[in-house]
Amino acid sequence: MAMPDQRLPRYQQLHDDLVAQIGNHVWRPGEAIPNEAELAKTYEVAIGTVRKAVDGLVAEGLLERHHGKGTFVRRPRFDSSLFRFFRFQSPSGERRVPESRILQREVLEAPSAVADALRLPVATPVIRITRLRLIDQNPVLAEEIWLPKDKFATILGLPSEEIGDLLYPAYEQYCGQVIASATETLTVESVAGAYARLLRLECGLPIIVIERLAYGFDGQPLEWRRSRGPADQFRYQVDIR
Amino acid sequence: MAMPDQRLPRYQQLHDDLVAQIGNHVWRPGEAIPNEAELAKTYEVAIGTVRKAVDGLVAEGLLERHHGKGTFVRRPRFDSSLFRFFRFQSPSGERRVPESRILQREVLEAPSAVADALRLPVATPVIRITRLRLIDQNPVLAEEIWLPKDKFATILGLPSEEIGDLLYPAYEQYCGQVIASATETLTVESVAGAYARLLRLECGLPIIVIERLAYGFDGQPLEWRRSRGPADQFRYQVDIR
DNA sequence: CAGTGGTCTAGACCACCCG
DNA sequence: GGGTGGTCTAGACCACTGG
Repeated sequence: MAMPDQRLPRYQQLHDDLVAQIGNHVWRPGEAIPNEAELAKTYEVAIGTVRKAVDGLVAEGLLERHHGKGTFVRRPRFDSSLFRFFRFQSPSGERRVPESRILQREVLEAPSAVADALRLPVATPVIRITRLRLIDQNPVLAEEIWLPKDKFATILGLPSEEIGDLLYPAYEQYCGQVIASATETLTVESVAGAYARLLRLECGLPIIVIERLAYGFDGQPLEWRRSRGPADQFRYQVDIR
Repeated sequence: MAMPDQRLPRYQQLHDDLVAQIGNHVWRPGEAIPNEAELAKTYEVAIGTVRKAVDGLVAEGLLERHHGKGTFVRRPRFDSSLFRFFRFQSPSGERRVPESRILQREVLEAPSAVADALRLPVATPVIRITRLRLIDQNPVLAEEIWLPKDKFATILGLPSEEIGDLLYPAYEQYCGQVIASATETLTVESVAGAYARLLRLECGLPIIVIERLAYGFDGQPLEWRRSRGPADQFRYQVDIR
């Protein structure tokens, strides 16, 4: 473990050290970390200081406390609780995870817009994934996804069946990268060309465009994606604060 | 002040009591609350317990701590920091608060959809405000806003100039109601009829529809609004987590 | 300088979970 | 019952703010 900055408060040093250990999979998601008394002893701090550090990690969603049982590394869930973005309205109206069809995976030199977003030098190798998402065989979203190659190289060789319908669990499982937060920007455009064909829409019909920049726990951008879907069946819900 | 539930932790009782006092404007936004030692003495708890209660209020955005100065009731700001929703792109691209033109204020019996959203009995008196928002004289948003009459009656008689371009500060100043959180749902429709005229659009052009349900600190719904604007100049940004 | 919040301690006791 | 986290205390010392 790296030498922490002695000028920082001890609870902050402990916090950072625990983040690092969670990131290095010292404890796997779902496992318990040592109990508070033990942490206090090994780090030579009072138990109140341990609690303050753990409080922060719980607030950030890295840990879960369970009274009487222990403190556990949290397994992020992007489909239901965290990312409840889209409500693809099936005929009956319930929310569904769309099927995912990967069309292409390739390695490119980062175009300047992508390099800017991911905070990489221009022409750094990046992975570009194109993907079609469907509900009941009907295309609802066409996506292009950009990832830094050095962190996500293992996703390149993976069979599509291994990846499944959700990318973020795959990032976690196969690349050790956890998405913790994101920023989305929505605009409306008219569809044309390749996207009209993919989404089976007439040229000129309105589509919604969603750009997402997703970050890891350390605040580093990990993924940039742009998704397009027919505007007429679009529904997007957000909670503010 | 009401008798708090003795079964709750003392920091929680203190927390709730401070919420009530802030809600009753015992201290006005921007003012300092008593210092920690004083609170500890008057509530007969240890200073660490006071800190835990205040920690919660800071996390909820009700208070702000300033090291060496004191702890202050926070003045919510909906234009810049909290509600950074719309980026009306002026030619130069900067974000602007659109001008607000109130078209109508009337009292109605709540239609069932509105009563449901605001959790009121059907046919409860509600206020309906219609409003046009413009940038450089161009309409960017047509809004209808529904409020429970019992809480917002004072807004009815207010001159438009007193209300200004933002409603939430007016709710706070004239009705004593503070908006703390909201849920927004976005969809896309084709414009027709009255909205086409208001927004000066041809019938059939796509518009964005934003439904917002806004809540007070106690979680009670206070306002329901539906806003419509031309889709082509629409841009919406959200931070997730 | 005095007053404020920020950190940290060492320990007590309570409430929950599970064998 | 033994182990866990949750609450609470009483106080020390530090760091920032402002007159």
